[in-house]
Amino acid sequence: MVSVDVVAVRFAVTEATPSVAIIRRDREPFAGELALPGVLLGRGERLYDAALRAITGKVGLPPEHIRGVGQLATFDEPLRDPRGPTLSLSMWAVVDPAAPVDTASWFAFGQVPHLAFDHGPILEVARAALAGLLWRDRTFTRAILGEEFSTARALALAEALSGSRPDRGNLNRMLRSMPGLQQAEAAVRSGGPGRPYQPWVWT
Amino acid sequence: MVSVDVVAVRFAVTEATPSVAIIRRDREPFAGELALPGVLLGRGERLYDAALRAITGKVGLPPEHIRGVGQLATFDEPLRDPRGPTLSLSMWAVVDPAAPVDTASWFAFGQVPHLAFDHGPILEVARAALAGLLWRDRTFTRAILGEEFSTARALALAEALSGSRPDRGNLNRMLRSMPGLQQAEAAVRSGGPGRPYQPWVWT
DNA sequence: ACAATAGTGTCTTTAAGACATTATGCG
DNA sequence: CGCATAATGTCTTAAAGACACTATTGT
Repeated sequence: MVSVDVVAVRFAVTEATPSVAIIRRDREPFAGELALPGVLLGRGERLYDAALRAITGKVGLPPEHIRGVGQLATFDEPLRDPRGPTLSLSMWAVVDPAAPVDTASWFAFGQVPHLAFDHGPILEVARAALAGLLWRDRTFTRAILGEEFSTARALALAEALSGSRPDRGNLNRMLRSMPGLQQAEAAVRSGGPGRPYQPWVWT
Repeated sequence: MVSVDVVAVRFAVTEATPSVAIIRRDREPFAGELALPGVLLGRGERLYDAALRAITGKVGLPPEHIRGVGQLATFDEPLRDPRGPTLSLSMWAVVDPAAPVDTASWFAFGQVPHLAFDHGPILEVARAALAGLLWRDRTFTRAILGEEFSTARALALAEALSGSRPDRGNLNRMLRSMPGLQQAEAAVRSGGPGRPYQPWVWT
C-alpha cells in the first residue's frame, strides 16, 4: 500500500505568514485526529494526480486553484500506519490563497498541533525542503508569492521557512539580481503608515 | 507494485573514474537486456533493506561491502514497466571497491550503454543528485572516497559527477577548510613520476 | 513632529575562480 | 636535465552579511 501525503501551503496577502492545510480524519485509523491530506495511490495513478485528488477531496479545493506540485521524500517506517506497512510518498503543493471556502484548518508552520501517523516529522522535512526550494526553484517561488509581491512578504516567507529573517536590504539586492524578476515603477500604498512599496513582478 | 532500483557506485584506486553497477536481466521483462539492479519491494520491507537485497542478490556483493545508501527520487510513469504500472523508488549506494568478484558490469558515468525500463533517465538524475551530495553530504563523500584519498582522486570524482574539473588549488583550499578532514603529514609516493601526495584523512 | 514602513548605499567578510610559482619525484 | 605530478600563494571577482542612511506615508 502506498499513500500520497501532501504538504499544501498557501500564503494569503491577508496573513502574516504562510500556512499549511491540516484536515481532521473522518475514517480509521486515527479517526477524528488531525493529519496531512492524503490518499491511497491508485493503480497506474501518477503522483501528481494523487496529490491533486488529496487536495480536491480532502481539502475541498477545485484543481484550478493548485499552482504547483512537487515531490519531497519517501517515508517507509513499517509501523507508521497501524493498518500495516505502508509507504508514504510526500509531496508539496501550493494553492491559490484567493480560493473559496475549504474544509481544512490552516496553521502557520511551527504552530501545527500534533498530527496522526508520522505526519509531524514529514512536515518538518517538508519545511526544510521548501526552505531550500525558495529562490532556487522558480516554479515554487512564483507559485507561493504570486505574480506580484512586496519585499515584506518575501521577508516573511523566508523567515517562516528557514527560521531566520534575512536583512531587508540584502534580500532586495538579491531580488534585483534575480533573472526573470523586475521591480515595478509605480509604488503601492499598503494602507497603514509607512512608505509605499514597489512590487516585484515576474517577467 | 513498487520496485527499488539502485545506482550502485564504486571508485577503486585502480580506476581513473567512479563506475556504476549494471546487470543483465535474466527474467522478463527485458530479459537479456542491461538494467540497474533492482528488486520488488516486499511487504513491510524498508527501502534500505531492499537496496541491500538488490546489491547482494543482483550484483552478488556481501552486505558488509556496502558503505552507504540513500534515497534519490520516485519515478511514476505508468508505462515505464510493460508488466503494468509500477513505481520505481531509486536509491544510491556506495560499495567497497576492494570487494570480491561480482556478477555486475561496471561502467563509468557517461559510458553506460542503453538500459531497459527508464533506467537511463534514472541514472542521469542520480548523477546530478550525487554531484550535489559531494562535499555536502559527509556520509556519501566519505563512503565513495574512502578513509584516505588524494586530491587527484577528489578531482577525478568531482569531474565525473559534475562534468567539469575543478582547479586543483581551489579544491585543496576547500578541503583544507572542511571540518572533519585533515591533511596527513607523511607524503605518499604514487609509483610513477611526480611529487608524492599528502593524503586527506577523516577525523 | 513622530512613529512606522520601505528603499538605497557602503563597508566588511567570505567564498570562489583563475593562474602563476614552487616542490618533489622518475627517467 | 626535462617531464610529470603535487602543493602553495596571490590577484581578482562574486556573493553575502551587517548596518547606516534616506524616503514616504499615516496619525
